Amino acid sequence: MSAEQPDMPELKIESGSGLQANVEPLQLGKRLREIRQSLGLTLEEAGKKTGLARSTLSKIENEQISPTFTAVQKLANGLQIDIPQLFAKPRSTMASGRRVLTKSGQGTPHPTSTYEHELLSTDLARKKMVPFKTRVRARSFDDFGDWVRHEGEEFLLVLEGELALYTEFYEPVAMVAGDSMYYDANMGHALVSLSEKDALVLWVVAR
Amino acid sequence: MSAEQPDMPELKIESGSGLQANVEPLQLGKRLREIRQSLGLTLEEAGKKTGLARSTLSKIENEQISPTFTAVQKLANGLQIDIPQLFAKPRSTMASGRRVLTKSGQGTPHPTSTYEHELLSTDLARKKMVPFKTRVRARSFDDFGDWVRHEGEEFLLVLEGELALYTEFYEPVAMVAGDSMYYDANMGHALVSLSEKDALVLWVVAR
DNA sequence: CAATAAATTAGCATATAGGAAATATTTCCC
DNA sequence: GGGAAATATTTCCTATATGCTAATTTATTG
Repeated sequence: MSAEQPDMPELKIESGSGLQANVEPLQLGKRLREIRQSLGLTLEEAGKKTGLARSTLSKIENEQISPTFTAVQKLANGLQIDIPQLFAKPRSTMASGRRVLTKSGQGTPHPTSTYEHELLSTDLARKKMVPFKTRVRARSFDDFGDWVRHEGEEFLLVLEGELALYTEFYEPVAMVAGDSMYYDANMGHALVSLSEKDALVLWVVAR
Repeated sequence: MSAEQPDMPELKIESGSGLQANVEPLQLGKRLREIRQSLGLTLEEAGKKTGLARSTLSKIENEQISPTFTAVQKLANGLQIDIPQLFAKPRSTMASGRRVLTKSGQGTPHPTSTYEHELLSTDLARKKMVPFKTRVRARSFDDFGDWVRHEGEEFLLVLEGELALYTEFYEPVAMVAGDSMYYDANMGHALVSLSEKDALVLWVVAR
């Protein structure tokens, strides 16, 4: 590869990028009730298993109180539920049979100064991957701010244009349409469009 | 949408996969501090972003109090963290600094009668995702055999051509370049090229 | 409808979380 | 090392979650 490393801005551990799942206004209460009932438990029984009072459970389910974190843990333990499951949207308890189609350009936009993200498949709860398309602005180099760094692994495919992928510990790499990269997202990374035009890439992030 | 559904094998409802994680003795406090610091935020700043008092944050981080669920939500919102991440184990030991570049057309070929797979990023061990590009032969309809079905989730992006994605429990969907689909791979699925030409798609599978 | 079970609510006591300000600790510069 | 500023922790007070017991309401069921 031939990309020459330009003058990089100094590193700074920075905000983990904007690809965070939006914290929906999830209703823990509903969710809990759903789960409890699906287990065929009465409040009484659930109370025994979790060590929480019937009344407390009731109030939690009816969103009259905001349970303590320890209470949530007791719930998770007692009812054998995976915590992330509590945060998934109410919808189907079924894991099978889920699918979400996103037509071209119909994703959820999420613009930043340098990038223009389009989140794909946003409304699917507890996915293992978060896919999105990103337009990297031409000359975004100037804006090159900080490394992006977050949990998980990332797969990147260049759809259009030419760009350079900078990654901590490595030399930057020039990439053109069709090239792809797989890397650990804990490693600082950033993209810069090399050409006059914007570049288009697909990202998939997995926790 | 015009694809007619061919003679499909009989359905089978699959178990929702036992994706239960045991509730570890997670230390929310440590976890939180880790995150906050990795964002380069002081308690003060974090306080502003989350709407919680410095002192409260301090106590939470030091495990002196068990935050209210609403507090946890504020945290998640303010610091842009995905709630399940709070419950994730400390952090995958290392793996930092791994990356693999695959130039266009340089992946590992893997042809079958209907598809022509090109595996990307093959030599990276224990990845969370498996990405590959696939050429779907035109008129592959004839070969339509059985559902493909496996563990995990799948993300699909159409790069070229037109095709139909058949999935169990749903009507088939016509897709063109730029369209994407996210679905549970336990659900039977199959692709058929609708046009004269081959279609090109990108898949990413996550266990 | 009656009888029973389950869920919600009420009232009160207690434990504890949350906010504001004081105090302690660390960091940094001279 | 000695401030001074920044950051973190602790204190104190108020707000609220939790547990009990019991009463009331709302399903279930025969």
